[in-house]
Amino acid sequence: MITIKEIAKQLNMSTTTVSNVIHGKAGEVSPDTRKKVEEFLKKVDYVPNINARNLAQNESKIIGLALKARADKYENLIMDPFVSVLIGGVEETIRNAGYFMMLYISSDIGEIMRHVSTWNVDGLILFGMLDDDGIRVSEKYKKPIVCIDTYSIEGLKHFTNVGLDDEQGAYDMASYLISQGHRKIAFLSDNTKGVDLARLNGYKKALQDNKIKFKSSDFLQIRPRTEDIEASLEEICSRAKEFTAIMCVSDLYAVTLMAALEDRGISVPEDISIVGFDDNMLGQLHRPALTTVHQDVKSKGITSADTLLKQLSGKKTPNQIKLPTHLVIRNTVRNINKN
Amino acid sequence: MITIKEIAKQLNMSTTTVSNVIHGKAGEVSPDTRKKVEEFLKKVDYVPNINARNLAQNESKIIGLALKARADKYENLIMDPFVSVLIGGVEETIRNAGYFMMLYISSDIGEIMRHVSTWNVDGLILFGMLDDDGIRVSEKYKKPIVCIDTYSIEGLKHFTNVGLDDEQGAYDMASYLISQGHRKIAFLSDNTKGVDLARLNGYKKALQDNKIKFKSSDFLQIRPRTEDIEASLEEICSRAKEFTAIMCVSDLYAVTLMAALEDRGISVPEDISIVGFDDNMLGQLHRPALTTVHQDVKSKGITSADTLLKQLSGKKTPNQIKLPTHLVIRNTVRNINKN
DNA sequence: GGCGGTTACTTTTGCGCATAAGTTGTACGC
DNA sequence: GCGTACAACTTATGCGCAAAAGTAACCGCC
Repeated sequence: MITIKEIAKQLNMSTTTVSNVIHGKAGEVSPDTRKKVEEFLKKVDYVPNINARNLAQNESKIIGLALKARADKYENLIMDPFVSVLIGGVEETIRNAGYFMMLYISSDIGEIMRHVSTWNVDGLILFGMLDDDGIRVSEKYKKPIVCIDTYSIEGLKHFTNVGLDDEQGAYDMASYLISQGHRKIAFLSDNTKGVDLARLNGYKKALQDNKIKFKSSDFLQIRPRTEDIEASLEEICSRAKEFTAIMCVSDLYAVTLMAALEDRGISVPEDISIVGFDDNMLGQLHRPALTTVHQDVKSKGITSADTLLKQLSGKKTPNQIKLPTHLVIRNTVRNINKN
Repeated sequence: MITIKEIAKQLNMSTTTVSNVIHGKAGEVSPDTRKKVEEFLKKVDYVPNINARNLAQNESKIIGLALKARADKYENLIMDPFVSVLIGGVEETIRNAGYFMMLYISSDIGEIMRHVSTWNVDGLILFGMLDDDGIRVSEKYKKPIVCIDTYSIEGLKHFTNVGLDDEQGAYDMASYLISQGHRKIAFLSDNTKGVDLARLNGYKKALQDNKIKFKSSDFLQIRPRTEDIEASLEEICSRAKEFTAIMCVSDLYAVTLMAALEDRGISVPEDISIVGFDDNMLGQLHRPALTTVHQDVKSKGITSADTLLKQLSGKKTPNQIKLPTHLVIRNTVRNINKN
């Protein structure tokens, strides 16, 4: 690895001159010298030592992407196919802007923060953080942060959240189910916080607007831990006949549920209609193909990265960015109007 | 961010003493002093500035994970659910060893190498690289490299490849199909290089060992680009009746194919048997559940990282590490013996 | 013809850390 | 009571870079 010093020596000039050429400072170096240096740089294939540069400039050109991984297989965010698409969107965007991405996967927010401090990361994108975590992070960390799909941060100043209009998406889906004649619609999820809550609210609102009463028994809770999943699915399937449709909080759950139903001889959409949310490969490749709410995961990644980049260049960004969704009607919903 | 210098000043001692405590150099600092420093460090929540440390030590504690992303949706490696699992395995392992992971996703190997040089990355894990790329990389890069699923590197010295015993896995699967009475077995893939070639060879070997002749028309080529995929699938489905079984090079293709077959009224496994390779969520959640060859992707990630770590500590590692596979018999193969 | 301004440089400093080299003080052996 | 050994420090140096401060030459101008 050749250094500026060595180049300066070989070219018989000072390191500052070389450095100035590298940084394109016009007017501070004569065209002749510039050309000479540039050619030499190319010849020796010079690459700067980032550690030295960062040390001198007190910046890092690193953006941290922290994924909060949970302990268990089904709970583990990283399992979902869409995570890698999201990562890809972020990486591409920041790389094009001259930044690098450091990836942390951890369930320990404290550990993540230590890394962040050590590396003097310029900014952070947080994904999969639960409510309190995001807030705790903010207290220690004075640099730009963008959260993805974190609802709890409204009102906090130096945050921007990039998410979906989950409530609207769920509202649209529930309305669609109702338009197809469904009245007994369950909502399946594993919790009632954040994104899940927003989707639940959208669903409830659609019921209400159509004068359908929501009962707490309409909420089906799936327990995604490996040791619980089977019992949980059994329980849900045994209650399937109470409903004409189940609205799942994600495609992953929708497809998991459909497999469980099929294993018990319950046909989709003949016996029951199932819908998801996300529109990922799982639902696209399932037969019957899953009716779901589409979100563009890659642009979610890109938007998050763009937003962070904006903050890094000193611009203000809104507290909430809600990306649109749209319905994708495929084949897991039966029209029961003519019954 | 508090520095060693500042700590030393406040504690009224030299930076070297503080540094020695941080590095746990026993015998060079008295227990009293040590304790005093340690308490202070904890109190102020000291984190070292990695740029300064790396600059002083000429190392980076960074491991690069480079994914070669291809241009198109279906071709894009990052789409496959198992990629994020692999990333997770690598990240966890190196983090536990005190390293950090820098992720590059790029189709431009030159760009990746520039990053690698700039950051003075200690080691590299390459995934999804085609044959030549890996070799080109090696010429420029003198540090430890671990390739994942790259077959072309045999014989090259400072490489280790971590992969599967693909040939054996495919051999086992083809043998199983034959044991179920199948004689007209197609092999579906998008290329005949690297991993795909090894799997193809295993399949051919099993045919040969069972005195079944392989014809070149038994190789079904899927063209995964968005603009080709439909036509490609149509073509393959139209030839389905020529075979009793199709062995797909991946679960992704197997599930994609099954969806296409179903759309054309061809039932699996009644009309044709389909098997995959990888054992990911796609096949697990499909109904009928996919018979496939299992690979443990997470341990592939862990093994790759472990191997690199070994190299970093100066140990020799073998040129090839082949992880075992095993058959997972589910419901997409029909036993046609009693016909 | 001395002075401000500009161009094209060079010298110097310091970022935060690790470490080689140097400095005390003290215990111990003979 | 003198040399040696060692423990427990401190001082000084340099990693590669950016940038502030310094220098020297030249040009124009009243």
